[in-house]
Amino acid sequence: MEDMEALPVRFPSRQHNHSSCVNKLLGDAEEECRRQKLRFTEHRRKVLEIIASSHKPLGAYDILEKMNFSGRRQAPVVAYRALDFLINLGLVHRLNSLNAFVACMAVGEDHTAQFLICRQCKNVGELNSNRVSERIEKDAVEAGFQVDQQLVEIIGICYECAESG
Amino acid sequence: MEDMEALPVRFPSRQHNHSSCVNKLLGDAEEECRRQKLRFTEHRRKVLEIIASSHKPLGAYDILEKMNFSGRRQAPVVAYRALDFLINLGLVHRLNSLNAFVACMAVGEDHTAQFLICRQCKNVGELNSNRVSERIEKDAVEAGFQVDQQLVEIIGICYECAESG
DNA sequence: CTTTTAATGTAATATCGTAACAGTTTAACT
DNA sequence: AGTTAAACTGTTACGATATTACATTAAAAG
Repeated sequence: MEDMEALPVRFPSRQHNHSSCVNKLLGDAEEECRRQKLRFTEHRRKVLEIIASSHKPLGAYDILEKMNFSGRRQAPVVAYRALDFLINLGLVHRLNSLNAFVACMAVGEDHTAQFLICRQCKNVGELNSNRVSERIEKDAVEAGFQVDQQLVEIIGICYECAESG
Repeated sequence: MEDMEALPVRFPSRQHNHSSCVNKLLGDAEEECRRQKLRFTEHRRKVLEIIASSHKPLGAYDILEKMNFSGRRQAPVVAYRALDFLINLGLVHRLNSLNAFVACMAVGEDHTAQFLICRQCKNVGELNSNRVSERIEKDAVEAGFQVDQQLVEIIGICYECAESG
């Protein structure tokens, strides 16, 4: 018998307004940093803002380019340091198949991120299916493997692109 | 009720003898190339042999170093061209989280490769669970996403490393 | 107010991957 | 066999991604 609970999928629709979710994410970040006594510095805020403002994955050097707020060109390591911080906090995810980064769409919710990557519009969604993560966990354990981390990236065509041909 | 069919997991044990599986893979490659009327050239054979001789993933430049059979240092593109060919044939897989390559352990069998990557011994196994791939497919489709390709990499500790502390 | 920890600035370099194009080999077809 | 088309190779150059190392500054803890 099939488990029919709704899947917690997050795929950005085309007319989706970013600014509100950017603000939410910045708020979440501030709160989380306060809670964990971590510093939410200018670089970190800026990088999170840049990533959150795009539902398309951004490369580290794309981010770097958008960081020229003082006219100065930053060194790559500046972006990578901020990214590491945000990833550890669970606010940003890395897409290994693209060498790129996206904002988390389910901050605070306990989830193993599974990514839906549309190869046409390049938007990325999160399919956070417990059924998938539990299936992976169980089968890995059954094979004698102790799982620390699951990396799941699904390449294909999103609903809106399929509709519009 | 749980489906209890045996999982087709392939994890190389420590005392596993490579040479026989290297030979098998080279044979499979030859046969497959004959069948598809493709050329199994020296570079391609050499790269496959190098990858198959290691159950630890190898980077493109590691492979390149081992290709110096004529004393000449090959250009990177030589390795990448052979790798592309072997990947298209399904004889080699790419691990996106490591920028590295491993030999396929289930040549010819229809499978969506899921990788078990031991972060201690660095060995890589294939967990080719249809239950996992079908679960991913179903849940993605339910979320309105049309799947072309699944990339699943599972990081953790293998059975042998867990045993030996 | 000083000690210690965390973050930043900066330069250099390592690692990974591709583009472009000329030359050569192989397969296919008269 | 000789010709043509396709595939493969050699070579150079370059682009893209990521890290190391170390000196300096800012913030938090005592």
